[in-house]
Amino acid sequence: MTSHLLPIGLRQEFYARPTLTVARELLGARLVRILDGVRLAGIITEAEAYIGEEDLGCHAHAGKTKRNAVMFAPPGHAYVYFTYGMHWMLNAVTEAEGFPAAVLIRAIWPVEGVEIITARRNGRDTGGPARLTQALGIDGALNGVDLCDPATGLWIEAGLPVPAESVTIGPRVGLYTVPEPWKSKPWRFTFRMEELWVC
DNA sequence: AGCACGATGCTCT
DNA sequence: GAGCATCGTGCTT
Repeated sequence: MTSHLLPIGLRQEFYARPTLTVARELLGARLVRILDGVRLAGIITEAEAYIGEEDLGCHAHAGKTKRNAVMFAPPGHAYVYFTYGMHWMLNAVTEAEGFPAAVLIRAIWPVEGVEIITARRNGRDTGGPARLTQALGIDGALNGVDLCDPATGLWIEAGLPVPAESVTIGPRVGLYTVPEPWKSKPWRFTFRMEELWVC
């Protein structure tokens, strides 16, 4: 297969929209990672929106810092940060440049390079924001890369259509000390691959 | 199947 | 020095 026939990664315009829209539409999309020259991919099954300095659950709530600077970058860039002393988290930056917002990719269903992914995970699940980055070899070296440039080895492609009735919407995970109303904003989107297949 | 807890290091006050 | 947008283990029901 020649390269011009390969699926094209989602363009910057996809990300340059309201974060809730992007988060919802990333469900079913295909997260692609070229690792050691091998293509690995998974369908995104869970995503959360973090929206601006007003959102007290968002890293940008106290303004721009060294860590969150990429959230202020143009849409379509990867914000990858380190937490809990051992975990990397992958976000896709959204909205206009200068407005800090992003979608946290929280789970994937492996569809390409499944054997490699399974081996990298030691046979364990790939659902979970730190699990998928470990599965796909995503770490701080990818912070700030352009998801619309295939040369980075990390991008998102169009994938499966996920009907509205399959989507579950609820509060974001892990915001234990974040005050209301931000703690309970229904900005988490999920669906189950198993349910999609039954139809 | 669910809950408690320890691991482990970076970021910002 | 406190607090993490978490995970895996081990123990209890």
